[in-house]
This record gives sequence, structure tokens and C-alpha cells, in this order.
Amino acid sequence: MTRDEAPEPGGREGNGGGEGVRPHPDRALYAISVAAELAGIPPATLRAWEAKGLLTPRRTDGGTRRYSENDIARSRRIAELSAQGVNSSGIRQILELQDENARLRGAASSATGDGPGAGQD
DNA sequence: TTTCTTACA
DNA sequence: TGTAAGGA
Repeated sequence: MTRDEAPEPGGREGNGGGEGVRPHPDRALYAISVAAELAGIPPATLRAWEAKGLLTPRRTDGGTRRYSENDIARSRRIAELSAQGVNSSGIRQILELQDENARLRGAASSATGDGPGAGQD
């Protein structure tokens, strides 16, 4: 990082009252090198996973990959799974299930008001 | 700086 | 499968 890069913040809310930044799941998108460092994985590997369909980072108009906190967490999961000997097929299934679970949690907490894992880990 | 392709282990 | 390097 020769320069503190600010990964093109597409749209931001007008902050006038010194509000703290809240890391949304899909809010801030990092460049590949940033995501690679955050996940502790070389950019080339991140690209390889994406080519296998294990990761699907958002792309900007120019075609640059933009990794969100979601993608970072996912990349860590992929790293562990692949390290355990899980093939891309298995990793993809696991990621799919985890993604579905996460989605169900959000829907449940939104409907009932109490968190899905309220009091449960 | 990032992307893609190709090659190697 | 993951990593390296080249060239745009």
C-alpha cells in the first residue's frame, strides 16, 4: 500500500453529525489486495477461488473486484475448508448452506423480533 | 494498481 | 489446487 486507498465509495450517506461508521455486511468493499491481506490470503488465490465459483465478489464498472466484509469472512471459511481437504464442490455446498442459514436468521429476527439465536450461540 | 493467461509443483 | 510470472 503505497497509498491509503479508499476503494471508491460508491454512495455514502451524508454524515453531518460525526456519526460513527457502521460496517455493513455489503457496505465497504475492499480491493483484492486489501481483502487478501485482511483474509491473510494472496490475491492470486482469491482470484483462483473466484474462478472456481467459491467466491463471488462484486465487480465495479471497470471490472475490478470489490470484496465486502461478507466476502472476507467467506474467504476465511474457504481457506479452512480447502485446508481440510474439502473440494471446491464441497466448499460451495457448505458456503451455500451457511449463506442460507444466515439469511434465515435475518428473516426470523425481522419477523418475530427476537433474534434467531437469542440466547443461543 | 488490477486484470488475464500461461506454466509449474 | 495453489502459486508465480509476464504483459496490457
